[in-house]
Parts: sequence; structure tokens; C-alpha cells
Amino acid sequence: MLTQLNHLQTSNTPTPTGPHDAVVRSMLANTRPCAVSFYHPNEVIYAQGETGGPLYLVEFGTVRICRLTADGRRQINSFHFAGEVFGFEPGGEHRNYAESVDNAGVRLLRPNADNGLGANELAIALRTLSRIQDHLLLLGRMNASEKVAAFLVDLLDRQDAVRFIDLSMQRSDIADYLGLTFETVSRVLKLLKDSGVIRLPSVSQVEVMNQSALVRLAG
Amino acid sequence: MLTQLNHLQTSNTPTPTGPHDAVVRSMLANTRPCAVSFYHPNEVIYAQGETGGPLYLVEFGTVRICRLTADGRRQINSFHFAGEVFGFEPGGEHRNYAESVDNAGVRLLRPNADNGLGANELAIALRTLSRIQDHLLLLGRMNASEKVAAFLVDLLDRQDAVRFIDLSMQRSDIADYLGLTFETVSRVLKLLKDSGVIRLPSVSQVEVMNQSALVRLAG
DNA sequence: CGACCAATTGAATTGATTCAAGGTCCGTGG
DNA sequence: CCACGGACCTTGAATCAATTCAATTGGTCG
Repeated sequence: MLTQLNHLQTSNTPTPTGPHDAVVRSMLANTRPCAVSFYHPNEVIYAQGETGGPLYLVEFGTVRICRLTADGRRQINSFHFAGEVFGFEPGGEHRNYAESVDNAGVRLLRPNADNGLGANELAIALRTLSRIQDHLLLLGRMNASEKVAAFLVDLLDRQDAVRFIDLSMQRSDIADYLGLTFETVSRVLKLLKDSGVIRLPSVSQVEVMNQSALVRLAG
Repeated sequence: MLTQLNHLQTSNTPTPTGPHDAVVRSMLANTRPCAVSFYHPNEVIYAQGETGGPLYLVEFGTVRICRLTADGRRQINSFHFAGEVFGFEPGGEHRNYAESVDNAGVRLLRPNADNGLGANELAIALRTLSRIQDHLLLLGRMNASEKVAAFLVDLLDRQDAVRFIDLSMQRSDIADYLGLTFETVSRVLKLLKDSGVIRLPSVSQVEVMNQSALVRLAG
């Protein structure tokens, strides 16, 4: 485990354009300005068991939300990219833990004293819920090829891309997100490559050659 | 598909004792009284694609929340029993559909005009979220025996039982909830029976003979 | 009793995993 | 600049857990 060595920036200005998402923007209007924490890859943002509460906004980079079984198997519940909010935990205690995947910047969202985050919090919680319900279908009822295809399609959407996907996480992260082994993820990517659906210019970049085929595979 | 033939009861009195859960009780205080709808087994409560919005309270019986793949595979996201709230859907449209599992009574929760359901809605949404995140770990990282054991332990807790579990749903429902086939569910139950952890007095009743062993198996 | 649906059980198959061996990439230091 | 080390990724072969297909049993209701 790396030592946690975050530089705290005192700048409170939001990102130049701000998050693209209307609900997130509206939510930010109800927060007190807060500094951005910088994380190197694989640092803990909050731990399992910690008393939680606040929400976080990803400024840049990638964050993963994980849970462990007693014997150490890991399930990644979700990845979060720039402009996305994470940190929803019921009750006082974190049942998941959050880590940076790559170099990531995270802003704490402190509600205004007067009115809290209001209805926006519910809206974003429901969106998170819906996203996770999609993932139940994937984990419970899809085979390896469908899982990987669905993952790539999801990344295409969220990165506002049509052709190049940036894989900021490594194969074992993808595996733990999709309920597979990293070998299987690697094999399916090769399968997609060999069938001409994608190319792999580098280990962390996917070029989508046939988007409709990919979408079809994703179920 | 059965014809939908619900008797609408005009009684507005809450259940004799009311839900055990403090948050749910507090939420009910903010709702206008509403009738209870009765459903026979396997009736649709709301459909995929319907415009949604309201929340529902299970008065008695069991409700399942499902989602389908394009080619008809089904994933059951959750079961809901008496005293539990369901119906959380982001945006305007239901992405899941809800059905009665057995004879079930469901009360619509209409918020008061003045203040809505308030913070309770967020609290219950977060609880739903947490429950579903548990399920991600189960679907993604547990084997068949662990899944079934975890399912039984969950039912024990929720039915406030220590010994007898009532299986109101059939094997194929359990399978679609756990990401297995109904044959595998049946085989694991036999395994648990043969190893003395449970007994099966009838097809819809489980007697837990060794709770700690069951909990251990559940991971 | 007979029909029907659900559940059980068995046997064969298969998709994914496990175990093992190389290969690639990248940063560091000689 | 290139060699080395280590982390990650790929690929192959053997294994295994769960599924599929098939037959039978059990339970319920007219």
C-alpha cells in the first residue's frame, strides 16, 4: 500500500467549465467551497468502517468504490470519472471503500449550513441506484463477452467518445468490476480484437471499429 | 400472464402495529392515506417503461423487482416483504418492473401536498442502495453455495426468525435473484440438507438446524 | 383419478477459472 | 544508451463449477 501523501490545494475555484451535468452543477451551488485533494494511483480516499457522511466530486482521474468478502475477494461496485459524485453511504459507517485508480483529484462537497444539499442529493442517489441496478443484470445474467462489451459501451457513453476509449484502470480492476478474472477479460478483449470489433493501440486504449456490433454484443 | 384483477379496499387504517421500521413509520406520517391494492401471485404492479414516481409500501406478501435483457433473461434485483418500501426509480420512467410473488397487499405512498416525503425518502433510498451493493458482491464474487446460504441468512434476518424460513417465492425466482439456474438452487439446498445445516419440511419452508454454519457458508 | 406445474435428480457439456509460461512495457541505474 | 527488474498483460493447457438437457418425482386442484 502506498503512503498517503496528498497535496492539498487551496484553490476553491471550480473547474473551468464545471461539470456537464445539470443536477451536479445545481448541487455545487449549495456547497461551501472546498479544496481539491490530489491522489496518486491506488490511494485510499475513504476506508471501510470509517464514519462517513460527506459526498465527493471527481475533478479529474478515476475513482473506484469497492467491497471485500471476509476472505479477501474484491467486488468493485463502480468507477467514477470527472464530474461524477460518489460517497453515498447509508447510516454512519462506510460499508465500501473508495480508492484512486490513477492520478485523481477529488473535491469534498460540504453542504451549506442553511439548507443542505436538498433534493439534488436524492436525485443523484437515485441515479446511482439505477446505475447499480443495471450492473446487477450484468453480473447476474450476462456471459463474459457481453460483460466486457457492455463495459466498453458504457465507457464510450461516459467519455463522450465514439471511437477511442481510455482504459484508466488495469485488467484486474475491470475483472473485479465485471465479476470475472483478469485472464478472462484479456481473452475477451483479444476475441473482440480478432473479430475486428475493436483495436488495441496500447494496453490502455481501445479503438472501437464497429460500434453497432459492440452494442449488439452488449445485449 | 394473469389478468390483473385487484380488489381495491377503501380502508385507510394502517396495519395494526404498523411497520417496525422507524424511518418507514416517520415517512408514513407524511403521506396522505391511500387504499391498499391486493394482488394475486404474478401480477404486474408497475411495468418497465411506465412513467413512474410514487413509492409503495408492502402491507403483506412478497413483491419482486425485475429487469430483463433484450433476449428475455431475467434478473430479480430485490424481494420486498411486509413493511418495506419499493418503487425508487430515477427520472420519469420505470427501468424495472414490479410484480407480486404471492398474494400481496401494496399501499401507494402519496406525499402530503405541503412538504413531500422529506428526508425520509433519501434515507430509504440510501438503504435500498446499500442493500443492492451487498448484492453486487454476492453476484460478482460468490459461488453457488455461498449465494444460497447468504440468501437464507438474509431471509432469517428480515423475517425476524431464528429457525423457520418461509420461502414465498419459487426456485426459479431464487435463481433469478442469485444469478443461478433453478436446478443449481435445488442442488445447493439438497447439499445444505444432506450436510445437516437445514431441513426442508416442505418445498416452501426451510428449517435452520445450524445457524452458525449457515452464516459461515454465507461468507 | 388425471392433468399440470414445480421441484428434484442424473448425466453430459461447456464457459470460465486455475495454474503456468512467456511477453511487453517502463522506469531506474550502471 | 542499454541492460536489468518488476509489474502488468497475454496466451496456453488442464480443471472444475455450473449449466444444459433429460427423466422422474411430488404436490395441487379440478
